[in-house]
Amino acid sequence: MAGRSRIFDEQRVIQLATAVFWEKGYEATSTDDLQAAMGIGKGSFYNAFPGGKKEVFEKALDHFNTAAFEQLQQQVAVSKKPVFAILEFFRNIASDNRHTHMKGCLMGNTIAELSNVDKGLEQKAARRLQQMETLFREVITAAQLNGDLTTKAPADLLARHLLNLWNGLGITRRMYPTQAGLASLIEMNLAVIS
Amino acid sequence: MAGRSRIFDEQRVIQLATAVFWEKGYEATSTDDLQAAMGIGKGSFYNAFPGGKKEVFEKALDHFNTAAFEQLQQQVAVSKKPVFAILEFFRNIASDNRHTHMKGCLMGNTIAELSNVDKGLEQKAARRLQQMETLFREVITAAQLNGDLTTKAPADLLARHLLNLWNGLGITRRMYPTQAGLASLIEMNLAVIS
DNA sequence: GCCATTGTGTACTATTTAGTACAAAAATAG
DNA sequence: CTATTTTTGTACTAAATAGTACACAATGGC
Repeated sequence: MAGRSRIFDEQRVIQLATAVFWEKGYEATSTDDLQAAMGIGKGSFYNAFPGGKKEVFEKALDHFNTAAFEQLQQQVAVSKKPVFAILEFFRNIASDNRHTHMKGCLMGNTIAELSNVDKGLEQKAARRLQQMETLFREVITAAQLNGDLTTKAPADLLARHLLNLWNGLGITRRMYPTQAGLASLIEMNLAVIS
Repeated sequence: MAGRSRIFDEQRVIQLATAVFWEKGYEATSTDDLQAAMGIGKGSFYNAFPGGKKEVFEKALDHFNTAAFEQLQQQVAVSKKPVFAILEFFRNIASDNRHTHMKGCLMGNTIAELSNVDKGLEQKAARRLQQMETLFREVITAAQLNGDLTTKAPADLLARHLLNLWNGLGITRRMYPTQAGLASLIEMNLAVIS
């Protein structure tokens, strides 16, 4: 296993690429944009990612994670009342800064842009959102059993509702990228889960 | 005012172009795609639309209208209880066919794809959605006054909720493009308006 | 009918972008 | 140390795409 070793860390440059994709979308991002953001040249780029832009984007979708969502998973794992962690997760969206609002959700953006252009990429994004929905469903189910939630509506439906709230906010927050424009909207939608 | 007359109808070819943009998005659509769909050559294309793809897209956004939304406006105008027309509008979404689901909302798609790429186009799309929100708000306000709606929540907030429901469905319906996956979700969200 | 004017098709140019080729650089196993 | 392997930078090629130039076609006013 001789040979020169990589000058860059793959996970790190994927994250740098992710930032560009999240900001500009898939089609508007060129391979040159990626190489510049990653800080590597064509040689390294195609050597490490023979599939070019598409392969980098697939890895970006696969490894994508935000601090907010990691904190949610963390809280769900340790909290006595994990549903409240979900409510907090949504409430916190309203106080994100303008720049964060304007990027929306990378997975939602991908579905919006590519659903009739690249089925594979769309489905990868959809699966990530479904993982989120599954987390919601499991937590809601448990909360209904232990009495933290009193609503009788099926957990599937409530989870689907939170997914749809998330998807909607990915667009609505860009139309109204302020705390005032979003907080009461989020509160009203969380009231459905009660 | 002499000179050869147009071989095509401008409104008609804009509609043909709109179908391509709605299906593939802005960046993935080439000027050749547009010319092919519109059935005109480069000469006519750049003569009629000197701004190229961007000008065509602007006109597509400006003139965009779906049968469903036109019917909503029509019903709102003539109905004794216009709020119910809005509820119907949302309920009908669930029974759209798969192909319709998979296109989502052209305005939402545009915001998702272009919010950090072309501010002008994003804002044009946002304004169209705000027109829809305004319609919701006006109808809800009237319904609260005449007693068709009993909820005390502010009309602004309820309208914002419907906008956000619409924005969410633009993504969620592509993850679950079936009647079963959407009907109860929509019903649950309409129950907030009651 | 004639001519000024506008529209159309085609050939062409320019530019951007993706991707390849390959020689030099660097690293490690032995 | 050195032979081998892998990475890297750069120069290059190929292809897609946007846009222009312009000759010719069609139209309507006079």
